Amino acid sequence: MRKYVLLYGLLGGVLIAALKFIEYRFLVAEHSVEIYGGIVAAVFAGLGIWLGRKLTRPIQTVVVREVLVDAPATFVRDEGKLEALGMTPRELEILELIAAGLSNREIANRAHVSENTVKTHTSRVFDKLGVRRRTQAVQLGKELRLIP
Amino acid sequence: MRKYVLLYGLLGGVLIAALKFIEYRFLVAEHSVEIYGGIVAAVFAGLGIWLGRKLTRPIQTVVVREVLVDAPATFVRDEGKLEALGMTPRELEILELIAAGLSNREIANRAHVSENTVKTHTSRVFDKLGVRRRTQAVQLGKELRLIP
DNA sequence: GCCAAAATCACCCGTTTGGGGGATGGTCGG
DNA sequence: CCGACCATCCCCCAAACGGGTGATTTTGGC
Repeated sequence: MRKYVLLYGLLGGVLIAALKFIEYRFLVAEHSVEIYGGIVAAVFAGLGIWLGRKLTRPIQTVVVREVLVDAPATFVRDEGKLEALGMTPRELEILELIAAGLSNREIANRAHVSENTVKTHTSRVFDKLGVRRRTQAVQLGKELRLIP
Repeated sequence: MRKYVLLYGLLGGVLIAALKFIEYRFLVAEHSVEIYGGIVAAVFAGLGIWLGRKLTRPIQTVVVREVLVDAPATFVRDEGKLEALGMTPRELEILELIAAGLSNREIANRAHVSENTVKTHTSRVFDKLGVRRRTQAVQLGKELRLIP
């Protein structure tokens, strides 16, 4: 900021000096004051424009362009629906294993329970989800955000 | 910043008024040209500054903001994998219906073919996917982006 | 027009799944 | 302590599913 002001003054001085020491005498003859004033006016108007642009920081309009970015597929279980359906932890666990494509036998092995137990759980899950097949259960479970 | 410009103009006006209305004509008599030039310079500089501000078109800064958006469910089928697996259109269709939780009978009705045909298709799908159960087929199908 | 791939259908047989029922033990809150 | 809830297990039976094999018809490309 300060340097612009100094520059401004300097240029003004130079201009005045130039006017004084060069063609001053010829021009001054007839319309000296008008011409002098005109030149000064023009030069300082230009300077002012320049200064005005320099001194004022540009008016900045911030245009926010929103770019849609795929969310990192963050799975959050809908505990509310779980509650509403009365789904127990064990049942949810079995539903997940069903969704993983395991058979009742495989689920039994993995969960360290008997196949009959798994069948009981799956039956309850189907009841609570209101479905009749495991593929339906998986589909609905994902829709309801019970399982990823 | 704007208030400085206004102050500037105001002071200029006050100065001119002071020069005009008080008895400084004596001084003016001697250094008339310089003072006239100075006044003109000041006024036009002010004008220039004002003009400069007006002329400066607002700069638009584009701020790109990334907004996380729930996955827009943009499903694009992996045709490459379909090709690689030798999956036929009909088989893919049946896989989709399986994923929808339909039984073979329901699929048969919807696709207007016999249940046996559906079974044949599902068998082939299972072969090509290397799975043995429909839940596995659904799971793998989604993983491989064959179905939504 | 022929060939290959795809789609269609059928039958048999074994496995898996799903729908009933019933039973026992554990935990927790009123 | 009792009842509600959960988890566990059992049996039976029917339906659905999956594997194997074979066959016919459609369809698309050369």
